Amino acid sequence: MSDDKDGRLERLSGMLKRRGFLLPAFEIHGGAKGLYDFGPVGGRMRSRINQVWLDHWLKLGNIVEISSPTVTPYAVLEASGHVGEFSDFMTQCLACEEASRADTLLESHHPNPDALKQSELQELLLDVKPACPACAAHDWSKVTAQNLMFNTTIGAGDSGRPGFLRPETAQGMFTSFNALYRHFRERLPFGAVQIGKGYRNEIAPRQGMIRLREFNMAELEYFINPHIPPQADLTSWDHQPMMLIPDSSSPVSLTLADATEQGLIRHPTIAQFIGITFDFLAHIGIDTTRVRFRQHESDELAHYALDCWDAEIEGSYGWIECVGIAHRGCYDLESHENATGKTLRARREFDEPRITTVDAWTINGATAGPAFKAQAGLVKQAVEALPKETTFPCMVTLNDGAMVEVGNEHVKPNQKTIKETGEWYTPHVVEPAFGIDRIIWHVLDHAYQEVNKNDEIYTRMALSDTVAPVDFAVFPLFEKDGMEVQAWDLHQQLCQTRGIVSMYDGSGSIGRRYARADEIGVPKCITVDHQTLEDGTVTLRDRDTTEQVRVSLDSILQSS
RNA sequence: GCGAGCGUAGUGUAGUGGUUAUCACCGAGCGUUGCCAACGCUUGAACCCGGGUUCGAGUCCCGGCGCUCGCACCA
Repeated sequence: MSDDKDGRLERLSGMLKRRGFLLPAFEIHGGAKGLYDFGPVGGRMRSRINQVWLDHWLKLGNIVEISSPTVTPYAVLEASGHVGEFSDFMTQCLACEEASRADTLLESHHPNPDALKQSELQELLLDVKPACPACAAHDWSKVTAQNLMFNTTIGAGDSGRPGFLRPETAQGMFTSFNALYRHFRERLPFGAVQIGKGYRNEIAPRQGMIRLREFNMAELEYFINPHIPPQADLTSWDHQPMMLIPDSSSPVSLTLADATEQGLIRHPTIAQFIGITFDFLAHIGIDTTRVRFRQHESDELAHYALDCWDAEIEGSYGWIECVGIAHRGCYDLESHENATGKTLRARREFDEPRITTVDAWTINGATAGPAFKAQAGLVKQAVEALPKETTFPCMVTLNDGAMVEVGNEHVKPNQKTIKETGEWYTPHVVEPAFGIDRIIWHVLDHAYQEVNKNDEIYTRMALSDTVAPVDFAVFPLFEKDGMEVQAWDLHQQLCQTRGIVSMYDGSGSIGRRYARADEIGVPKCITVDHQTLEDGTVTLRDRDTTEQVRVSLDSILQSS
């Protein structure tokens, strides 16, 4: 897939390492596959992209930011389905140390061992004691979950309990649902975002930043009421057709409103989030002509998803999935509710109260209780199901099949009016999940420009101002005659301005310093020269045009 | 995980089993220079790790780690 005939990708990777954007982690110890450092330049860029991402979603007005632990108890990820979907259960032969998959060993003893939980596999394994395929012994170690999630133990020794490093941030939002619900005064829709690390013990990390074992992710869980007809304002994208690849049909260029109207996008909130994702990518400098949205085929959908669209970005590795926007239905909240017995629901009020009137029979506890003893509950159920015309005494069939005679003294008329003003329901969730590292890669890839200058390759990172790691580079024309003092002073003042990063560089020729700044994408270079000492003006150079204007020091400090 | 190729300063590289490991860019210092990778001098920096063969290993052999590619895997 990677196409690097002219060596551009190699030169880009080399530059990113040399200039401190991205470096293989722990390199002095031999390195570690799938783990990267953001260096002195890349670290700043990453935090800027995170901030822009946050701002984009907070604009919706009903979004909060939370942060939950990466260390996650076993039970949480079992409830979410990740233990089943993400792990293989391993056991080790105590005689020869050969590791085997527990479910494979038990294949002839269970119709579908793959679907068993860890405890069930453990039990069955102890029960069956299958022979080791390697040495035919029958002693097996405890069953452990292994594979795509990083195992860990929470706590020490015997009191430790199993856990994982999270494979996604989403579960933290689901387990916090009740706190979020109260925070938003019990009104949907609302959402929670989280930016943080996720972990997957990939079998074979590849392609640099594309498949990592520890990665930065940014996710929104947006909770909506499925009983309200979905709507979203898509008009801001009416003049911006998107490249869409719907499930099992060919690519089309359509506005989000049209695609939703035609039913290609199955939910308007998904369409809205596709739009916001597009805007975000554009804002951080992704070339939007190289962005497309692809709908998952039905057999490709994750175990929880009803509909899913990926944002794919084209770069040096081809088209890469960088964002997934999934309609998860009520899957997650229900799963955690089932696992814990805690209620994870929202209340909706009916337009009109629903009034049910009952006019029939019920039991008279004072007499039926002593008469039917343990059966009294079943008798009550049966009697309440009888029509009003019933006359007593009569024979009544209970739910357990028994027949009892119920007398007049055991019953009394049951007349009541039940008024229900609303009901509890499980909200649905729409989740945009961003792979920040993959996005950063493509920002760098799209910004990297090689231009011919005096028959040499001149490198410039045309980074958007919003994500550039350094805002200003300040140079004294020469480090003498007081120019170095003025320049250093300006640099200091810029650094003390909120949100501004400045870099001082006084070594080498002025041209060399411009080149160094261009290579890491500094948008503006400021040069202090002799004239500065006389009239307080400096030259301000634009990275992309290389044009210079002479402006006063004060105007720079005021505008920044 | 399997197979193939590769691993030398920050980057890119040269290197018949035998010097003080080559070259360029790069970084730092000094000087020169009135604004786009300029010049001069000085200087910094490397054989992935561990075993083995050998009088002697960057070079040959084995193992590990890492990188690239293919196959497998990939909510």
